[in-house]
Amino acid sequence: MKINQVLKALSHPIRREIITRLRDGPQSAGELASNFGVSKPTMSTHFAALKDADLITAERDGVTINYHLNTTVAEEAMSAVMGILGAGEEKAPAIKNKRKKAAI
Amino acid sequence: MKINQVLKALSHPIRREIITRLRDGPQSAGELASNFGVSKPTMSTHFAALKDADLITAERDGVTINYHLNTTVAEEAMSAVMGILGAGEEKAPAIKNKRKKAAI
DNA sequence: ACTCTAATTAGAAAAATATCTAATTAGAGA
DNA sequence: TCTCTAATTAGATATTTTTCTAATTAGAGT
Repeated sequence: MKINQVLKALSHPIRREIITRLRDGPQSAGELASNFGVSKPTMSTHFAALKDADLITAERDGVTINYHLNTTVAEEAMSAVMGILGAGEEKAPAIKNKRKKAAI
Repeated sequence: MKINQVLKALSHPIRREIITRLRDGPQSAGELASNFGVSKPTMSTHFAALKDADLITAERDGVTINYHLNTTVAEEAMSAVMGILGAGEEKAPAIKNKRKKAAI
């Protein structure tokens, strides 16, 4: 899984909403685009970023292109984020002799 | 929780590793910096991004500054990411009459 | 073959990000 | 107070990202 591309993809609110919408099933580029106040070419670059991260796949049906969420990669991404942020893990036992002082 | 700042913070590999390291307990700016091949000022900007996202807190002890992981925000961030990517959720029942075609 | 629609690619501009060196701040200790 | 150390802020530059309009591609239908 391309953790770098995946987390870059997740760093933009429009791309996050695209993912959320695709959880309910595939949608065309045009349908997706209609929800956001940006141009279609801008949406295309967001789709490209999500494809680059393998978070979505594209499938052409005649003249329209339908995007699908790649649930496998979505789940891998969740695991990876838990691995980074620490899935309910415990701090190592404290080592003494470190004076604590005021916050900044 | 500042989802935008949090996910921006997670989008850089150095910042991700800072978080991972702080899971084992607080560390000073200098200790953290020694693990990466970038300058100290660059590390300061990464610390600032993490502080802005409330993922870490700073505490001064004399001349050194110790950074702590904010586990509360880290856990909120995990929940948020699961909410976006879909924590084991199911697709809505399929609607028919959508022809499927070749991938692109 | 023409034309219409859906979407992308091309090219450009503005904004944000990442990085560096130099300068500054802040505390500790002689 | 001077000086040393740890770290940040200032200022500059290069790169990347986001966004736009205009042009192109691709398929469907007439």
